[in-house]
Amino acid sequence: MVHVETKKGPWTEQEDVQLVFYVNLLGDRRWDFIAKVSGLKRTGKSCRLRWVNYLHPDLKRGKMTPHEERLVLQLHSRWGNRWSRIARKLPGRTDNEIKNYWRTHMRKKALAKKKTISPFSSSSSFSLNSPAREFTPVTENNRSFYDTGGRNVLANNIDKSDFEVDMDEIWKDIELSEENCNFSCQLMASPTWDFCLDSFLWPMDIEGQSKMVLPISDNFNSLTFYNQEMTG
DNA sequence: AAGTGGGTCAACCGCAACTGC
DNA sequence: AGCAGTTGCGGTTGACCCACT
Repeated sequence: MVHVETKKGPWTEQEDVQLVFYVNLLGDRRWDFIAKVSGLKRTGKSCRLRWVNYLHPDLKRGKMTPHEERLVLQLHSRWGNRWSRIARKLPGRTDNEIKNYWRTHMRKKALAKKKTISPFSSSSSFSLNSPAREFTPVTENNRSFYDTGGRNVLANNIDKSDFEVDMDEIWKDIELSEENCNFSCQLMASPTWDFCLDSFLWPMDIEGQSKMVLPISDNFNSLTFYNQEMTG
């Protein structure tokens, strides 16, 4: 067993480019393989985290809208610290983001609110016995951006409790709010949104500051085997 | 100007669950 | 069925920034 020293700490722009390249090439599933093949001295785990929390093109960045805040508050009351589950209900938000947000903003608000009135009074639109309803925001691949595979693939399919909550009103709220904030959301897009596999170019040539050279890993030959394996 | 405290965010860790052999 | 490898999740930490004193 050859021990490869793994790098930790903040990701560099170069590493991000590398990761985006290999994820576009291999898909966002086989993280360990991506970590090895890319030549990044990162663990698969670290690669996945970086992709899910920062590089994924469907990520919405910027401040939470009031509707998202409300949704987090309500879902947290319902599910507790099930951040990934909550994240699946908020298009473009990650569990990490929501978790961080909760710690700072929402916990305060929740406590304040608790003092006045419970968010789940008898008139709440939530119901344990509401009819199941498909709600999960999906990408063009018909799966949440948040779902990069693994055990969650199965969990997403069978976890019917995800849909136990009748959230029509909340969802309408989100749709309304997103209509209103569409423009600003686009402006807040992730730095990798414009990365294009066709050109392998980053839109950063402004001021000539970034001639990104993608280092092709020594392990790149492994891709040959991988592609053969995938294409049969 | 320096110190301090709170907010924000990215990243790591440990554990549990899943998958494939 | 059992095991090893991989992936996902939730908790936690630490760096950075900014406002305030």
